[in-house]
Amino acid sequence: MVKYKSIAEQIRNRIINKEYDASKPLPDQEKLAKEFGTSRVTIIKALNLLSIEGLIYSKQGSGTYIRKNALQMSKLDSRADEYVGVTEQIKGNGKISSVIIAFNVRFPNEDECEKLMITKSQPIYDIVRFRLLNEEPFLIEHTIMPVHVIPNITEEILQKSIYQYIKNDLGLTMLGANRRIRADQPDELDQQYLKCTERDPVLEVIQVVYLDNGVPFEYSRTRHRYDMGDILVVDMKYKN
Amino acid sequence: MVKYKSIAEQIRNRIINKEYDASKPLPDQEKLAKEFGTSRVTIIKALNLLSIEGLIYSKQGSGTYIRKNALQMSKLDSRADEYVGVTEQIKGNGKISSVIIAFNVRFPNEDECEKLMITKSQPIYDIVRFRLLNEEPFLIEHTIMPVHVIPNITEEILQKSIYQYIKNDLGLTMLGANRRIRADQPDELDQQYLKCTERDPVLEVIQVVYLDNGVPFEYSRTRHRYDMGDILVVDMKYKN
DNA sequence: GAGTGGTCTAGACCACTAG
DNA sequence: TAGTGGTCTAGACCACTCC
Repeated sequence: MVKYKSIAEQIRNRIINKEYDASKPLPDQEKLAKEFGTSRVTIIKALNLLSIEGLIYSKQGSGTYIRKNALQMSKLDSRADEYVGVTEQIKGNGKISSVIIAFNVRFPNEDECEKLMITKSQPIYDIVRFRLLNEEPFLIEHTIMPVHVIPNITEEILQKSIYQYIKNDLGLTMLGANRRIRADQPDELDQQYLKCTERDPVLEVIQVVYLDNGVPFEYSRTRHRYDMGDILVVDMKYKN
Repeated sequence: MVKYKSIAEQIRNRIINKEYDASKPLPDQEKLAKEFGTSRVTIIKALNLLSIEGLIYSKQGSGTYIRKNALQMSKLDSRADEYVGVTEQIKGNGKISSVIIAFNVRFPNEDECEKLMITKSQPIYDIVRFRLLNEEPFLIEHTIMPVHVIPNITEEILQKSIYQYIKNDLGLTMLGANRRIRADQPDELDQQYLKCTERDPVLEVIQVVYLDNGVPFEYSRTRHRYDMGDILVVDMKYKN
């Protein structure tokens, strides 16, 4: 663990445990540097992390302050696996299970080539999964992934989590994603699996997900029941 | 303009103008530091900015590379005013006009106090606007804002942009927002103004927007016609 | 092993806030 | 004017990649 991350973690814990008076600024950077036996630059990097998380904010010439709803915000992280930051209660209780509707390999069309930055001759997986949350219909997910980027996908992996396979078995890490969110009328597949009527909207998320080396590995379209959780987006600027 | 931002800008321009060979890494940090007559740390800060923008990525021990779809990505910014990153074509052509449906001042309820971090005795604006894009029904926006944070709002301001007033006239800057996105069935107001039928879903965004001093100033609920643009979310990790 | 990015230091000066 | 965060330097060592 690098130093600045470890320091950030310690300060984060102090804030969460209310060891700092939230009505006053944190100790200044100089003092923190002395306390942690490090240089000011390292403290700045640590504070930066917390500032990105939305836990604190700095005001030049004044000090570094704890954001009032720091605790609320610190929960709002969204990983791609559960990118739908399904509301907290769901996150806590929920068990997700998957039914594989389709699992094929084929060549990509032009749009897919462009989105995944591959050529027409590079095969892709074409996966459709129906997912349930606590046995209730939750979403339908259409996913394509280049075979050469994410090799050896099996049905067993699809039953669980593709992301865990990518992370734990392939040792790859994700950089992030580009998402496009919209509402739509339900199509036949939606009505069949999500058990919704013609009047029940679906929430659609189309995303391209990238590895940390900049290679896109997933292009997917996910359709949610409108009453099963919403999407949380935290969008904070950062300082450098 | 600080040095590292200026350097980032220059490198960004070179990338966009294809002055660097995208198939090879950028010059290493040492070389860039020498070229720009600065230290390596400053170059790192500049590259960091570009990395956050998604234009480049670094691989330890290897080099700094241009992301292949760099140009695409660099367009995907989302300001809060137009937080609905209405798809590009709309962004380009669109003219937004507003009709004020309601504009009142009242005391907040408990939920509103909590979201805006104010007390029950601090009055708020309560605004409902119907907004059109190129004369077509686009969205309905319910907004509340604390009067003491954003004083002197007038109907004239509401006709244009609240955000421009906040930025230009009040001299305040936004830090960001917390958004919650979902699909919903249309209610009566939606059907009346957005001209949608019972089967046309709406896309709802509930957001709390913050100033850069950490004070929330807006709590709003916006309901969109489902066929008028979607929401773009770029969610990239950054280093440090 | 050579080259490159990641982290860290100690110290300096500047920009801004607030009393 | 004193105190605080923001930027910057020059140099060091480490971690990792790739040959």
